[in-house]
Amino acid sequence: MVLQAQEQVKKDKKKYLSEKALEMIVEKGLSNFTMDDVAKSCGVAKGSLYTYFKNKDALIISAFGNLVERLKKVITYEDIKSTDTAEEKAKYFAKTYSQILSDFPSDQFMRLFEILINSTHDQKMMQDLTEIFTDYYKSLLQVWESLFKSKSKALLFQAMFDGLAMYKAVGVSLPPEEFESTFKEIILKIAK
Amino acid sequence: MVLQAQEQVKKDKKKYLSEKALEMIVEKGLSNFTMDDVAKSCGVAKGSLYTYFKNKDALIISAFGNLVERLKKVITYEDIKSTDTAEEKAKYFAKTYSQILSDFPSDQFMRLFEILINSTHDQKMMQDLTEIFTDYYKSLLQVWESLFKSKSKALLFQAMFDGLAMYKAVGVSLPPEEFESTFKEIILKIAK
Amino acid sequence: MVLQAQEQVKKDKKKYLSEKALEMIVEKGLSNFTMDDVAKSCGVAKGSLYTYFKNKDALIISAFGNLVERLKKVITYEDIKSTDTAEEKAKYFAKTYSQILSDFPSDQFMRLFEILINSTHDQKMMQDLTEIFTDYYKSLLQVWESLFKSKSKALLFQAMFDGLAMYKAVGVSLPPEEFESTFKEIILKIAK
Amino acid sequence: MVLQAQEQVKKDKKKYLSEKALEMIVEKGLSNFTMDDVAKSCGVAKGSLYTYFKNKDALIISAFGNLVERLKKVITYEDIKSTDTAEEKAKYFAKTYSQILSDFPSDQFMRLFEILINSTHDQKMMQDLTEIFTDYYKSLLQVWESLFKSKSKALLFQAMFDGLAMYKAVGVSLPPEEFESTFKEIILKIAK
DNA sequence: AATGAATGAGGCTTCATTCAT
DNA sequence: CATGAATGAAGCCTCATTCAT
Repeated sequence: MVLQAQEQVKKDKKKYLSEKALEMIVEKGLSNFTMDDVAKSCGVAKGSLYTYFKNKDALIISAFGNLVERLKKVITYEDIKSTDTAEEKAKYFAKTYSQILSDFPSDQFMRLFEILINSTHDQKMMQDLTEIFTDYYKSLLQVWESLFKSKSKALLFQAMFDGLAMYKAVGVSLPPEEFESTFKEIILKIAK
Repeated sequence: MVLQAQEQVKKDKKKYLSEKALEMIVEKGLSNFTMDDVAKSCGVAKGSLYTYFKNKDALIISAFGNLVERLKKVITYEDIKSTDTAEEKAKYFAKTYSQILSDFPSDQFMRLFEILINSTHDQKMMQDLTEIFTDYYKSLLQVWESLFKSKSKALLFQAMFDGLAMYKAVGVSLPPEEFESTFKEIILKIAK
Repeated sequence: MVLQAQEQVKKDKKKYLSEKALEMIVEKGLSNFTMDDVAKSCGVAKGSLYTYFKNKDALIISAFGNLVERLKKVITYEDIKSTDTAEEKAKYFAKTYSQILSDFPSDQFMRLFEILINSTHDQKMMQDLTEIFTDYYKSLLQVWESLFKSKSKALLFQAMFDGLAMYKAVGVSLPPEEFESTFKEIILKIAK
Repeated sequence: MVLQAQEQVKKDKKKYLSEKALEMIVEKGLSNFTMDDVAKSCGVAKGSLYTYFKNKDALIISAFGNLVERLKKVITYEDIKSTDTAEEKAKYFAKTYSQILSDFPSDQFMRLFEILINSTHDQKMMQDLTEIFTDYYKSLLQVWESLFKSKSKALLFQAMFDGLAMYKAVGVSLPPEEFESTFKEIILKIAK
């Protein structure tokens, strides 16, 4: 019992450190943040980070794991399953994605892409990340698929959203209402 | 005459070095390639790089400048202007983009995004890059716009393509024919 | 208690490193000594120096701060204040300065000038150094002033000594007794 | 004849390069100026400098040789030899040195000391410089000696002046008139 | 003689990781 | 477990000097 409680404490601290690490990554960029940065922002000694994470990569993975976890919660399609007409579905999609685009910190999206891109040349890293992202994308695509009855279209539309998220991260974006109405119009035309 | 010839030689060498640098960036990643790498792959001394580029950033900028230049040549929409029906336009778009997706090294696309993302926290760099990319995207979007008569749609479709390019870079892609037909279908439906 | 002890240890080590740095500066010259030199002579890794000093300049400043501190201790005029006649004062001055000239490593004096000269074109450095030297010279000049009742004369005599110190550093010097008697004679004639 | 003319041309150019080099040294400091700086300011290629000077040190030596040459011309004691009374001599000394202190660029004085100090740890350099300076100081000291009938006093007074010149270089100086009158007063008292 | 591109040794600094306390 | 000083590999950049043209 005591052990379990202690384990929980350790888990919580690990999460706390991961979140602070993500903050630093978002602020300074994936290849510019240092273990020192994280330690300082956490109020712990640098060495302590190594008690919780094998190395810097493990910390990064953990940080992005948390981010994806949070994204999963933000994008819940449970509602859509009950809706009926394509019109309603399209409306829901447009609204939800528009909201994400507006509300979710675009730098965090950006860092998602950054880590994906960066890990291209590191097999071990790529593997760990794939595990994290696979679930996430599988569920996302399933929902699109339920609307379009086509895997290709599902992929294309999710790509459209991700592309836009990236644009926003580098400073190019549409006004939310314009995005919402245009996105809905396009979805609806294709879904029919 | 002689002077002009020598200047040309210098220009050519600069381009050669930029291209080799891009190779290294693509291979190792933007923040993992070193000046040593580039020097070695070019068969010159490290110091020589500094004869041609003020510093590492300047080399990077130059490398990406060349890449975008190459991309501009690949994506020429001169043909499309003469085409007439939406059907033909859509076909042309789908075919061209599909070809790009198949032929153009996807890691290079990826590194385009990488540098954009990475420069987010470096004002000077961001400025230089913006100059490079602005032209490129302006012309791209104009063509889409000529088809859709809508800036928003133009942006969304280019985002779709870029998103897909990124997916491909991290290992997720559609078969070319499937992409081509689906992309064409979607374009056509929206263009009408 | 423990914390204080540790802080003291760190302070001591910083001082130790500064002193070794000064040794290297004196031996090799201000612009020829390297961080490597210092690290090696201290028996620590090069990186460790950066735990104690922000950069090379900070180390240099610290080294000279220590030197001036030591000089301050060597040149204490407390005795002179109690002496009475000009004759006695002159005698004391001549004796003390002669001793300094004989005993104090002349290369160290020289390096004092070297750093002053060298920092002429570095505002930040000049500022830091001014802080260090101001106190030192103020107190020196005050004592001369108490003898001559003239700021100009005080400055001229201190300049005479510094000039001589520099001469010695480049290998030109008078026999101590000759300096002492001549210096005393001159001081006395002017003080009257 | 032609050869002699050519030799003269070469000599002139060497002098020109030396002077430009001195300018750069004064501006940037002995250890911060580069061969590139000199070449650019001379309007020649870097490699050309090596046609005239074996290496950087030789250029420096030459630059300071010229400086001392110029100083020799500025400080001519020919007049003093004819003056008679100590009063007149003192007046002349004070006036001349005051003028030098006011007119002669203090940065150039400073660099004289800089090079002397800097060469302390380079035997070859020290030797070359000694040759240059020996003559200069010998003549200076002779004049002082003619006034004081004492080598020690001669040295002390020249040291006083050099010390002051250095002070001025680092920003500490007396108003010219004050220096002149005080210096004269002191000289006179000692000369009697 | 003049050029200036090329060289490469060498300097400063950063930072992930370790380890004694 | 926590700490943070110590490490040392590795990176960027400078610049005196050389040499083919």
